[in-house]
Amino acid sequence: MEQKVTIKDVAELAGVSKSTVSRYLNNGYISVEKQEKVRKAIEDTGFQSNFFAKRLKTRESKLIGIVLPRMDSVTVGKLLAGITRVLEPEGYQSILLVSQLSEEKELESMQKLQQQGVDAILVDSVGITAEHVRRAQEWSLPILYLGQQNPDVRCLKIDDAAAGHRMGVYLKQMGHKHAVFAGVTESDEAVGIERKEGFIAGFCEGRDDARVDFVETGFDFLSAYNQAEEIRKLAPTVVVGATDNISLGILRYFHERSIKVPEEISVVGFGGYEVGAVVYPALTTVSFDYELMGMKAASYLLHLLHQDDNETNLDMPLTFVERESVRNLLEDYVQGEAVAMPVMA
Amino acid sequence: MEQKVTIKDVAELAGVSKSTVSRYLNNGYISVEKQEKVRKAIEDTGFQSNFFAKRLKTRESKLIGIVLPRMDSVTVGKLLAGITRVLEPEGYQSILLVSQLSEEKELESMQKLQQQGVDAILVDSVGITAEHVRRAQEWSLPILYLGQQNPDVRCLKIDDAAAGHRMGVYLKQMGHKHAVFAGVTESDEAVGIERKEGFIAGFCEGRDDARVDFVETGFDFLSAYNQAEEIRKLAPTVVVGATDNISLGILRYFHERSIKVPEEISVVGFGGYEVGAVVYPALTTVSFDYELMGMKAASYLLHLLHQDDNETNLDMPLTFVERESVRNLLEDYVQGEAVAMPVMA
DNA sequence: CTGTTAGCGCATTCAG
DNA sequence: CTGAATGCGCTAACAG
Repeated sequence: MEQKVTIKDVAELAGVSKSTVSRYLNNGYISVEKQEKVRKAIEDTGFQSNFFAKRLKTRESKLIGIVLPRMDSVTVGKLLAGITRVLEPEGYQSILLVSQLSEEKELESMQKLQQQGVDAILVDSVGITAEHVRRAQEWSLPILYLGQQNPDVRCLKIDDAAAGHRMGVYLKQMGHKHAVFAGVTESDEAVGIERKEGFIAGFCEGRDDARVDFVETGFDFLSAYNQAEEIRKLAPTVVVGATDNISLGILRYFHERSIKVPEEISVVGFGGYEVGAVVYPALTTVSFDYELMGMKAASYLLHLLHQDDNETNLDMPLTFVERESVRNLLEDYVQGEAVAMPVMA
Repeated sequence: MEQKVTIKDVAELAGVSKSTVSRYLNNGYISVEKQEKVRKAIEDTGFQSNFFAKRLKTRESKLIGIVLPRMDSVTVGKLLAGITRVLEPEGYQSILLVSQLSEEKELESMQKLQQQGVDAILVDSVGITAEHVRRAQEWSLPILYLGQQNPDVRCLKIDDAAAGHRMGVYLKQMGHKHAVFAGVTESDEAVGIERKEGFIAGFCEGRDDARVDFVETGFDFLSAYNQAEEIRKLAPTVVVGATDNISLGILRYFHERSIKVPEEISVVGFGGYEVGAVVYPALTTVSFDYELMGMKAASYLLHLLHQDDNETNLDMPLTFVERESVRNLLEDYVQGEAVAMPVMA
């Protein structure tokens, strides 16, 4: 509705041709005098170039499409923060679509974005299907997947197996022999399978007396809380939540039953959310840097856009965060109840 | 790069004119036979209409610009979820920009979006300045502000004063007389001033023996945690965190010092984050439904877009969530230490 | 109901 | 260095 002043108006006011104005706008050659005239005309008219007309010509939108599984999670927030942080300075903006954890909606969203003329697509995928692969090839625009792994498409992912392994080894070193892995559906390859398998490998390797039971929960506190009873019945020395949220729900359950953590049972998680540090006992966890992941993803996309597909460093570092929720079974003493160690820093 | 097949190609293949194809695409009149021909031609060519060309004509982008103060917060996630939930079914998509809590960047972002041709702008503002007002008037596109209040622009906001008041009254009823309000900078009008003033009003009204001290913190756990020492020195019977995060940080501090909540001191917050239910004691709080807020904001915007500026119901309901972190000073008994009441539901 | 004719606003040849 | 001319792909009158 607004957009009345066009390049033509500016040209007339400045007493030059439209092309001259266009050149002024696009770093073309233009004499100093006219340069000034045009500058002033633009200022006077309050001219703003029409986005669509420009894009129609240049075939470049400076728009990156992002498909997210859900919005209401800290993880996703961090990720977006990272992405934005590198995209924005480059003049790119993001269009956001939410797949609601559905593969179908995910594909649909990608379709929409592609149709919309975005320059590239970033998908925090819930699962890479054959169709995903097909599209990635068919469409000529760069597509980058996060969260899941697949050899046939470009992807960037936390090493869930390594994270699980690391935790497994740690708990083994702390003398634990019987763990319950409170995990999510196996349809989530990364979290549901790799993380778990990695854990089992780390926890069991090199010994025969280790045991890992599995209990399935959802991704949220509540569903974990509701499964806690079943977990407790298995009487492990440690509960491994596939995500920090799961562990938090379990911690709450134990608290309500006055079961002391870590004295009676240990609990660990994955994710490294800040809240893990404020609950008590503070949660020992493997921390992922989602913001960094977002930044790397965005950088990679930028590279692809500039044609240089040389692999940048795509390693996603993991940090082991040892806090208060694990008991060392190999030491004689039992940690004091209300641990007074500040862990907020 | 891709986009080779245009409406023209389809027209040729179907043996009709471009306009006919265009009509087919836009619900114009077209005979059944040609309809079928065109349908097939589109399918064969895999035609997709060019977004930019279309927008250039129609002057409608179906894009809503959203400016957010930050991304890494649960609040914002919920809000976005709500917005998306109503925008998406209507065929609108969102472009996201982050202001990083800076007024300047906020204005800048709005400018970019407007230039980009979005149909409307939604701003979760950090503070509405004169410049904001000016632009809202100058640009003809609908702009809706969230989070802050201003008589001269359209806005949608939680009633922070009411929320604060509600909490104040509750604590008064529980027999508390000395509170410390752990709040944020007053440059945040809504949270820094209204919420606090509302609280003070509710807490003090109708009596002379009430006292409220103020301690300033940031928005995050850690800065609250770091101020906790100072708060404790004031020796109140209850600490009122301006947000749940603040309260969580304080709760952690008390835990580390083995100060029993709520037996020795009570703690409350605002926001109603889920984590408030998993910590112990579970946090008593005034809950805001950010997702609902997002939905209302989006609906309102849609109304504006369709010209009917009749006020829809813009009340943002508050919910008082009474959990475990407040001691009733008027009753004789002291609540048991490890409360076994399930509060997760 | 359908084809023809015009632009939307801009970038980009191509001659000057 | 600059202006005139051309068309990106699509929609919207306009006459059939």
